[in-house]
Amino acid sequence: MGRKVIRSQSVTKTQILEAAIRLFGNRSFDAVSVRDITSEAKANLGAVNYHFVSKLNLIREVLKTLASPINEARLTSLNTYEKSLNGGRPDLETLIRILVEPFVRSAKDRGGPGIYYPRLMMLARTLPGELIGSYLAEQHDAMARQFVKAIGRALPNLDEEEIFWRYDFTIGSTLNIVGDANRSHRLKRLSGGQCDTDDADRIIEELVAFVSAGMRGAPPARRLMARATEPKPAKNGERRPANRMRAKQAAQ
Amino acid sequence: MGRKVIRSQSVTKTQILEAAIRLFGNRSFDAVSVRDITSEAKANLGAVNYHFVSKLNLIREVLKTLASPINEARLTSLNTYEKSLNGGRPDLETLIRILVEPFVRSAKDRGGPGIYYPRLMMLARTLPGELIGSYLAEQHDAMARQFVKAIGRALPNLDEEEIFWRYDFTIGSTLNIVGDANRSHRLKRLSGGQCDTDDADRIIEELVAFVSAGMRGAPPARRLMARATEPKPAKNGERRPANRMRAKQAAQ
DNA sequence: TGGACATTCAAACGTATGTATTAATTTGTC
DNA sequence: GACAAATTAATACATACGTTTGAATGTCCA
Repeated sequence: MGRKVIRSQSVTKTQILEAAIRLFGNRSFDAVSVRDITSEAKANLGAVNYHFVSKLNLIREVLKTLASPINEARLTSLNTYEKSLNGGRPDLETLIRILVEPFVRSAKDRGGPGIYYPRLMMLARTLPGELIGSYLAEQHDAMARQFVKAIGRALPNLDEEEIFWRYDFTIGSTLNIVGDANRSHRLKRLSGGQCDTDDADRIIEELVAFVSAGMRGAPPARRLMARATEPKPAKNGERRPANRMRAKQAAQ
Repeated sequence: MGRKVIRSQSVTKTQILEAAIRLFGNRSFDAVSVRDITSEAKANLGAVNYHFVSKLNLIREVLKTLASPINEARLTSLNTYEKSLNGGRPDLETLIRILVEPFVRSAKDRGGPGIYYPRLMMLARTLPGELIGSYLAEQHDAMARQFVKAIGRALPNLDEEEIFWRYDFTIGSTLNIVGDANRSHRLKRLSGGQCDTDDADRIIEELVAFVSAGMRGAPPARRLMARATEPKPAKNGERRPANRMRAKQAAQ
């Protein structure tokens, strides 16, 4: 045991971190007080400020702790897959699965802290200010861009902008279903129990099928000319695009 | 002036409501105090409790105020479209557009209060407790089920459960893009400015294209047998409930 | 005008919050 | 065991919060 000079993190510190994840995840950042946390962690009030300087900083630490392993899992998985291709064209479904699976799995891993991640991520996205910090944004952006590039290789007929849009839709779908599935179970209720939102495998399969098909869809017909000339649709004049060229699947 | 007996709502009351929408929308529920609101509304502290009983109740009122017109717009638009079909099969793209457009439009309507709706809806979804209240849930559920039914008529090969999943993905994509597009502009930054998230028409077109294609995709190959026999890949022996159908009340 | 009601207002209450302070205690190293 | 550093503990502080109160003011109709 080489923990002579280099001390492993204080027990209290990790207990506080875990308690914070649990409590923040079940309520929200504002709804949980430092006292709640130290009480849950069986630590003294003041331990938070001692180990984490401030509550805000603790929040950042919590987010970092949860986000890192998922993004790393995604990236290593993507890298090994791409290496295995030897320059061949990647399979879209596989890419989507790699993107989606670590997140859904960890969110459904009972006992693990990952179950709190979707909710906390949504909170962090929604809350004001630069709470999430540039660190997380950069880390996520790097991963996102790598996936966009890979998807672009799987769908060479789509330009990059299109893929960025659809990547965002993918994240939205995933975040929404997983964030719901761990808490309010809106979809389960809405569907009268038809959709089993506790089944992680099922969620993944549904996501992969939907997103892959969406990604392969024909891009929208651009009406740049039209929009350039028309001054702006007055009031409610919702103008509908002529429905040209629908879903001629680009069958890669 | 017919406002003899039936008084229009107090000016203060509507000013408070509007100020609350503005402030909540820019920060969050917890981050905005009653004092902030009354100060912004140029009203006396105490006016909130007088007109709205409590802050929580004001929040509920805010959500109701924002949600109702959008859901109504969706429903009336859907109804007139379906009537115009005379029993014919509806067009999927049109349905998706009807579902998505009122939301995106109102969220991009500068000057209107709708620009605060996506953020507040996400907040309400994320925050703990039954903040949103059963009223909103029921209202939304009714609308959602009507769309699911209509989409089912457009895609007769998909069973209802599948459509429920994909409806949820649709809402997730929409919420995510619109919630982002009004604030943090993650996608615009991520894409290096390629995606113009201020262009409401563009957002709608991209959404319609992606979601329609996703909806039309083949449902995932169910591997029920496989999953039933394999015990579970070790690690955490989380047992999954056998997929017994608990169609308590069929959505009707 | 008068009186009844609705609304506004200033002030206060009680509580909960994050953090700072200071002392006590534990821990690691010689 | 002694000394210094790290950690824990108890308490205090200042502030911000939602709500309540009771009086003052405004509004409406007989």
